[in-house]
Amino acid sequence: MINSSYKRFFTTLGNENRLQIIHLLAKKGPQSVSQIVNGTKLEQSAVSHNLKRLLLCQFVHLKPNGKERVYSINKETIKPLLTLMDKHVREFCQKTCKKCERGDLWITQQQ
Amino acid sequence: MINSSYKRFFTTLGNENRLQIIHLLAKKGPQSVSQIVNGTKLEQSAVSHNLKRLLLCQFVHLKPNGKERVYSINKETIKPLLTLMDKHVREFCQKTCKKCERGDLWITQQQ
DNA sequence: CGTTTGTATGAAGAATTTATCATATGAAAA
DNA sequence: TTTTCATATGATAAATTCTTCATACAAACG
Repeated sequence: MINSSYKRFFTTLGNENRLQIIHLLAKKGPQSVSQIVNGTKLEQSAVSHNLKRLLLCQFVHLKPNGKERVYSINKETIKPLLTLMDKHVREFCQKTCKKCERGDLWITQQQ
Repeated sequence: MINSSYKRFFTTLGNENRLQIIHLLAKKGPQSVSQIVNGTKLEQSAVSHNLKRLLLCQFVHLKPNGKERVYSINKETIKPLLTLMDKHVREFCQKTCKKCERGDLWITQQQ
């Protein structure tokens, strides 16, 4: 069933740490693992594990640079995806989500 | 953190039973709970629980009709979302996903 | 070489999520 | 107003996912 691919994609996105990583990469551009560790305050191994899942789904790209490994988001997919979610929150979830009333949505503002 | 809303949205979508329900609603239009039970072969209580989560995220709409409760997908969000995912699979996941080579993607074909 | 630095991986317990059962509610029908 | 049909809900066991620790690997440097 094709559903299982979608399941993998959505559960990969449905995790705060991975969203935090995506957020960081969206905001700061390509980052090495240790930069992500600094930027997110997550453990190094947690970062690596989560990056691996993001990479498997191709939500991030990887470019080794010496002993560093530099990750960047797959803008083509991730940007419209989060824009769509922002739109959804704005249109449908205004009663339940206080944050969106303040207008501090997630990615729409940036760049 | 706004991330927690996104977490809720994506984990809600990251479940095969809920994707199956969405798929059914997308294909057949509005359906009552028992129609969904028939269409998906899931237990009635499982269907109700999952519909509740979908409703909380406003991925489906609800319209009571007598003692029936008729659910329909929120096309404005769900359709572009799945179209985006289809596109992502097509562009980035061709090596790992055999299904997409056969072209039987999820929602793009329909209606 | 051996060491250091940066990153990945496997395993296992902890935490979260899901499925299921039993039961509750609510609307219509008898 | 009892019964029936359609659906929702709470509790809990089962399954899945996450976090963390220890360790491994790989590149650069001394």
